[in-house]
Amino acid sequence: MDAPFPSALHAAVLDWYDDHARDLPWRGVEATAWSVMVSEFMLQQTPVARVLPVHGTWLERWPTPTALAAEPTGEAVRMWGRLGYPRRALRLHAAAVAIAERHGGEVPASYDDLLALPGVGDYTASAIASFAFGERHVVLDTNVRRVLTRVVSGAELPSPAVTRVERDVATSLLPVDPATAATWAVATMELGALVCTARQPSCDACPVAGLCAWRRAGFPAYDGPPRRGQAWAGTDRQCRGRIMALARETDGSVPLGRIEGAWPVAEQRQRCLAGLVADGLLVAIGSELDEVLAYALPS
DNA sequence: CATGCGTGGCA
DNA sequence: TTGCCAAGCAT
Repeated sequence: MDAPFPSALHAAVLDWYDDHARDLPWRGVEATAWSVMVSEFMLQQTPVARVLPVHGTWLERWPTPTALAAEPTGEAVRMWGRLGYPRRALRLHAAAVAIAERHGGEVPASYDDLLALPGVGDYTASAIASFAFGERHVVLDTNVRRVLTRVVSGAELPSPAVTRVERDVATSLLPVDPATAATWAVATMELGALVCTARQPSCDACPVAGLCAWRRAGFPAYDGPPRRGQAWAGTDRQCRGRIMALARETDGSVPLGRIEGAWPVAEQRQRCLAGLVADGLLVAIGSELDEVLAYALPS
């Protein structure tokens, strides 16, 4: 039967998006699939405001996957700058190589081909197929999850991991027409990013406030399992970040002494350096006696 | 399935 | 100030 809830929800969200969508460089008719793909990698856990400038310089330098694939991985890591999680730069480079080798230099359109690329999981594959190619896919990112949890389920925040029920709900709400489904996906994401935010949602400006189960229930507070925080001070993550910052800002290799100055705790420093080398983010520069003297971005 | 993985802005 | 959070992925 033609339940009023979904269609009213669709109309409200799509109309809202029509009026309020941000004009982002990876949206719109002039954006290439590669531009969309680069944006999706950069936006994994990194806010739009910080992605914008790097995305621009990245595409200027590497307008195609083939252009990136021809460069050393270290150049990608350096250009990644301070977006964080630099392994994403490595994976984007590896994905570009795979696209050059397996797909004739063209970003593949199918979910399965995309999913097979390094650094591409369910979300990113769905997003690229949907936004760059207008295909019909459930796009379940943190924004969409939050919006649907509130509007449909009546809870403040989604569970730590995607549940079967959650995916079923998202699937049932996906418009049948591919183009509409793609717009629905980006529109629900945008609503979560701009209005239905995690901490202080702007329910007054929300186009679906009248349909929202969470609002109707009186905004009950989150009561699920404790959400995982991220320790920082003194962690390997901070240590690795500091070493990588040195490597990025240094032309050539970083002498061991400078790394020791940047992180005095010897055991942890060694562990992190070994990890960075194992990840492919750094290479060790040795003497003829096989003694490590410096570290550098891979060239 | 839980964990590790950067970085910075904001309340 | 100190958490919390931001278009996840790989293992």
